[in-house]
Amino acid sequence: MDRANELLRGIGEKCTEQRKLILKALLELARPVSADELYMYLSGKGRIGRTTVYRTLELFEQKKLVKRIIFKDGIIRYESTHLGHHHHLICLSCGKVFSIKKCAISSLDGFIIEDTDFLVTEHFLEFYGFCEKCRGDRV
Amino acid sequence: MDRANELLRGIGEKCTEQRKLILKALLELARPVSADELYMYLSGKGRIGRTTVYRTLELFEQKKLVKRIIFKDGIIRYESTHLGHHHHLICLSCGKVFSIKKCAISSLDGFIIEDTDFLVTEHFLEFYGFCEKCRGDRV
DNA sequence: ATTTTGAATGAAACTAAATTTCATTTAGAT
DNA sequence: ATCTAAATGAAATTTAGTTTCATTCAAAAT
Repeated sequence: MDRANELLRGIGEKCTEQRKLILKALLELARPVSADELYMYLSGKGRIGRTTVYRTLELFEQKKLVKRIIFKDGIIRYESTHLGHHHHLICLSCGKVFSIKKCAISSLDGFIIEDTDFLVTEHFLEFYGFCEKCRGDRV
Repeated sequence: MDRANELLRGIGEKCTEQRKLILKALLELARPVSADELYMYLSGKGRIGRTTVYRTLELFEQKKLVKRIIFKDGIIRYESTHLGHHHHLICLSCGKVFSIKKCAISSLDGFIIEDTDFLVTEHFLEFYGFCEKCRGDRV
């Protein structure tokens, strides 16, 4: 993977086998994944330890390659920033995570400082409910 | 506290000393608190164990007396539902949590099902940034 | 191409939040 | 006042995440 090499050089960090694996997986998966989930996913694909996964995700977050997200279950997940700003729909039944690109909230960030003197630097919006498949008769 | 007695009877649950203490504390504190934080807070005020705090908050959540919230730090917090639907401003510097009552998002819940067939039952919106005191020169 | 060196890695130990177990206590019905 | 199922709490356990430290490796220097 040369793309990974490029990206890592770009942020002034060493290009190791493990970092390439993690970067590739995050782009492949294209959804929020926990360190442990990623570790399981990668265990077959190469030599990699749990610690490295945790540490690398932390590094990637600092370097803005990934975004840290926490849903109601309290587990820390990471998602590639290449997917752009978006919000999530999390199915309470099957757990599947959907993305919505349109964000009507960004304009709020600006209003808030006028109203409250609180300077918003980022916001998180998650919707919980039931996806098409799990909806059943629910209205 | 008779109010607590009433509330607990209302949900068909036993009115124990511990449950009353927790209920009272949640109303007093009027902000999202973790089980451990609550445990510390209550330790002086009466005989109560960690386990009971955890279990009672879980019960209260099921009975809709409290709402479970998770911020970026991954710690599970609970907040009295008597405070009504609102969103949070969390200061990245001092950690203080502010509430905003106005919610422009609720109308979105309805749009989403039309767009995506996903039935939204609840949403969470948190803003991170810097409060008036911690803002300094930041724009 | 080989050497060098500081950074990266991973196994294992550790920490902290949350959960489970089980003997004891208690609320509230009888 | 007695009885019983539910609630409690101390301690053990689980789980996600972090720290430690000896070993390995990327890439800079030679």
